[in-house]
Amino acid sequence: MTLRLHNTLTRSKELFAPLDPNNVRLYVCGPTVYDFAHIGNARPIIVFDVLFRLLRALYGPEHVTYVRNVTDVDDKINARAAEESIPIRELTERTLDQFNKDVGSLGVLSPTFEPRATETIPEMIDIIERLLAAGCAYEAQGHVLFDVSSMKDYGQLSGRSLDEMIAGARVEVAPYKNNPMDFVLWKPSTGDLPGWESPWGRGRPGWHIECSAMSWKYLGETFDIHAGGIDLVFPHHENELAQSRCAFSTPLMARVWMHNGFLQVEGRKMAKSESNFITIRDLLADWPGEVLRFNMLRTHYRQPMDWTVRGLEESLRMLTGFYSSPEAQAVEARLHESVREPLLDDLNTPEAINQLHDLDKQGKTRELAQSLKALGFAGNLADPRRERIDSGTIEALIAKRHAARAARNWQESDRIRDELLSMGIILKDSKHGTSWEIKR
RNA sequence: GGCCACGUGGCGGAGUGGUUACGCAACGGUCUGCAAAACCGUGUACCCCAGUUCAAUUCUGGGCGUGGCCUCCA
Repeated sequence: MTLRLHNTLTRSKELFAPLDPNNVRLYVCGPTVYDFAHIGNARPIIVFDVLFRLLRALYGPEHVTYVRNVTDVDDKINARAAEESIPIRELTERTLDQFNKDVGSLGVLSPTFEPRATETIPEMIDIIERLLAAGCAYEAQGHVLFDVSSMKDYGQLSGRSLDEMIAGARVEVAPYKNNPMDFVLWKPSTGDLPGWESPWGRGRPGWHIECSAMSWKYLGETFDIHAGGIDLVFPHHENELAQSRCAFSTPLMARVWMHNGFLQVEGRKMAKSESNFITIRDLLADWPGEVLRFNMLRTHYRQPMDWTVRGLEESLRMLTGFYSSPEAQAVEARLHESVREPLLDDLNTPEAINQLHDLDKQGKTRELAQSLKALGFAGNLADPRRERIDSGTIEALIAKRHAARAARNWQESDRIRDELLSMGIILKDSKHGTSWEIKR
């Protein structure tokens, strides 16, 4: 029973050994709350929820601490609030509320802690002061900047040297930077921008310092796993790591860094300017949350993934098949060994799903149901579109067809079935009666 | 331009130096008044080129394609 995880730091699969088996610590970069979360945002949330569940199964639920932060101070938030002419707080509260509802529908457990950046400002200031004292940061024109030249192995996570970064840089360098790769820890806030008093005047934190502060507060100077989307490797995680290591003089921030691959939609990159930008909320209007979750787990988390309607249809069929057994509503969650084993190999969820098929084929319906539950599938495949449809007229037509069939009037019976089909309703006859579903 | 991933049958997708993955779809059959559902049965794929090897989808090199980061975007 050994867990192996792919570590971005070493670019290889490693045996996982927690620093403290009585407190296994996991940190995942959470949402910046300014807009509805899109389906790409859901990937790390779902994938690392599976990791959270697996760790709980291995070490005991009370021995795992999972922190997923909320970034509620950010220039995009400021811009959006100004656009909508509403207070920043109102925007962040509203968006966070939406996010939690969406994610809950995806079968995701609540993290142990969900800290907000705005509630962790004192810790950020503390870290910045340590960095200044250690000679790893400097003040310039009201800003505090991290000095990358003070760290001999800066770039270890993204695997590039400072020279490479500077050579590849395409952005104009801010005039107050000593080195083009130096990044902001603290910046001044003027006028109505959100700001906090600090030794460097009224200001607000840079992006990266937030996660260093929140992980430190809840997980300590060094912890087990830090995870997020692959796009965060550079600069976000690289800089977080630099801040935390230099502030606390530790060789590591997190022992294992995990990154999920990118998601495309219908073969193209998702973009607001394209028609393929989909939010979790949009999808939940048409599909059961469990189908979205299942669909996400059919691709290995490090693999690039293409999110398609066709894939969702397949996922729905598979889940429907799994739930067709009478024991579908298992009492307790319990990962069958055959399902757990691939998960122990760097969260191989596609293989775990294959093992579910295998349990199904072998008629081990109880083990199947228990494993599904342990993976976060509760057994609710109710079609959300049903709530938006007039079931009264449908039921009436079904009753009419029933009468026609009783009279062996097949012509009328089939006419009614076709009429329903043209309305997008598919009928299923069985000895127990007729049920219906909405065509996909 | 610099750095880094990925490329398997109609679709999704695991895995492996030599043996049928699996699932979904499709097709045939059973069932059904006819359908749908369900059940039974059927499928030999690994981007291209070169190399290593008795043997490569699996290792090495090159190419092509798609994508990520370098622009506070998961």
